[in-house]
Amino acid sequence: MSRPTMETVAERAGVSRALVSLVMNNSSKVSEAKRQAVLHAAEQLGYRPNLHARNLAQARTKTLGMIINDIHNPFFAEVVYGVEAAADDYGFDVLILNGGRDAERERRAVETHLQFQVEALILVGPKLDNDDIVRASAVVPTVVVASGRDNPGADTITTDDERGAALAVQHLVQLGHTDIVHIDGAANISSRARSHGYEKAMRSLGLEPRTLRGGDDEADAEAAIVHLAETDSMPTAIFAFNDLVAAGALSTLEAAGLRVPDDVSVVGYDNTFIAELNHMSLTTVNQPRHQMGQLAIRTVLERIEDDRTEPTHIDLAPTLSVRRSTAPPRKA
Amino acid sequence: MSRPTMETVAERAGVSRALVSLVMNNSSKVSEAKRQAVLHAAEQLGYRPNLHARNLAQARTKTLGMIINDIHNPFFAEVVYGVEAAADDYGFDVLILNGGRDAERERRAVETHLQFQVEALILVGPKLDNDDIVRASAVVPTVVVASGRDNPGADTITTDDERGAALAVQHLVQLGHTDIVHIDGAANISSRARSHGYEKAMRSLGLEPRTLRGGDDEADAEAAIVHLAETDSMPTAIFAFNDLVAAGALSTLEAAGLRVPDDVSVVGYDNTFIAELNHMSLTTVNQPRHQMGQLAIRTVLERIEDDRTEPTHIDLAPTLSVRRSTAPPRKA
DNA sequence: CGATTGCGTTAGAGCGCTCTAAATCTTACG
DNA sequence: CGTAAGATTTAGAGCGCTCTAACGCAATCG
Repeated sequence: MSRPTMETVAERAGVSRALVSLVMNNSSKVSEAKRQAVLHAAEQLGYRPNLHARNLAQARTKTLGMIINDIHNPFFAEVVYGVEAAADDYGFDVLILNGGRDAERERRAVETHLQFQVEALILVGPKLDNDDIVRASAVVPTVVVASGRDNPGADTITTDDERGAALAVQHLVQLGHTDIVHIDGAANISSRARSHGYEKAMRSLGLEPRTLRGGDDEADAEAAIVHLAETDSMPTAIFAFNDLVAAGALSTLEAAGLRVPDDVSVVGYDNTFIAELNHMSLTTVNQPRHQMGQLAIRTVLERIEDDRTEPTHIDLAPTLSVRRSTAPPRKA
Repeated sequence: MSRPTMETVAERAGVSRALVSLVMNNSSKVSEAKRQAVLHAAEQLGYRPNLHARNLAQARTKTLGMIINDIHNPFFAEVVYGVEAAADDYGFDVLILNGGRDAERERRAVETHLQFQVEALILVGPKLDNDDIVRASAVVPTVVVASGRDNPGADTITTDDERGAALAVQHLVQLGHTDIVHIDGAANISSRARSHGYEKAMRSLGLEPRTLRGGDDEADAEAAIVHLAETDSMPTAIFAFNDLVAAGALSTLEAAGLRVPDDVSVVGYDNTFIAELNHMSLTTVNQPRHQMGQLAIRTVLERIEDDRTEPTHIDLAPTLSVRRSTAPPRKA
């Protein structure tokens, strides 16, 4: 009834348990004859090694724990692919747990991972506060991906949000815009850096920044746009905190009878799935998410294998994906 | 250096290892004094039970393995939330592995899960063929979510695609449409049922079905729409295989100078994230994804706990989410 | 031809935990 | 005060695997 063990296979193949173990880990010092016998017996019995037993005996798991802020969000999915690809190269399994946009759930997920004896923790856009992160990284190497670099407790992989904002501004200015409004991310973690980058870039180009309070979804954009329309202070271009806010801007502008990009240009941030849709076709700031995932693994493995101890903070350069939501301003 | 074990905690608290075990499983037959002593010692040492050891000793893991077709796809995310919520209720952990839209990767993921001794497998939209699924379910209870019901080997949770298609047709007909074209899903798993439902519904309403070959992304829609435009046979309404195809239809129609819904109404399928975006605002067929996830867990637990043995096939009723991409046809 | 080498194989301890059966300690009662 | 019943606690085996040390055996060598 219950699953076959090494013992069972050994008996069947007429060898010792240890020999079966060697075969399973394809050791080179096993005669071809016995190897075949063992493999054959294993096959017949449908034998499958018990990872728990192995992990216990080896005192290591070759497993990494990843926690994703929100499995809904396609932004993170790309990071996951990067992580998986790199982990695969190094022969590690990656266990994924969903944070569900909730710090408490993330905390439980960390706990679960630790109990599973993962060798490192990869936190993608965590909601956790710095204390929690420091606590986790005291137990196991921990890297934070895409979540500001104010997490001194752990290694971090980020992109330079200030620079990303500057890219957006420069693009719009090159097209000829001078009246550019920013709808910010309110309390969101990267909001500060993006607003700051926007303001700095504007000033350095001799333009007056104008920042409105936004948020992280469509409704947040709506309020801001309605305000601009009502106060008759519509700019020729809008730089939104992220793609979803940009999408909200698109539909609200349209509802107000304004055309994008003819009347108003719109730039998003993150280059998510929605920016790519032809019907949206958003110009947006791109973060090298796949690469971020790969670097996360590499960073964490340096700690495991080469036992590095000084913290690493990698800050990558974003790029701009130009699409059809931006164009030169209508001539005055 | 290495992590504290039960032995360590026991020593520190001046009790036996067994007693620590009882406390950790909060058994009722432990005196309050000792319980406190143990908890305190554990706290101080930063003790964390080793799940591998526990699983090995208990010969069960209270862990379920889930494989998601593609972590990019927000359609599946909702199912994940349903699964997690239900699993949580029953005290099971859920390990997620990403299939990456690739049968081979899924096969490896199944293997990994089995080696982790998961007590059941939840396959969400698997690419695996029926043989693989049968093979897996011979080892461990397996449920397939959202992937046609031609998987006799395992339990399945699906929605009735034929009925969903009929809902779309009925809605359009009620609005007054009679010329309704379907862009199908080509080789996609649910394509057959949806097309069939469309055709049946059309005929039963005395209308002539017209099905074009599509696919599962924006580009696939484009070809079909261009064909309709070129042959001057543009209908007043289009029912697309899924939301992404509908999105492609939207942008291609627009590029052809046609307005949605004024000139052409568009209906999607799946009620994904993109259908909800204000700028798209797609009328679409909704599958109760959260509920599907919950039912998956319940189904699988019935096998584990109540050892049910006859296969279950649950087929849920879809609903229609009406948004702004559909309207009565322009009067002729 | 006995000693040495090296390859292939195996015995057996141990990983950290649970669980059963037995030991110990209390408390209650005649 | 002795003892049975009940409440706590513990010893020790065992979960399936890896790993070290040692073993048997054939080939090699002086």
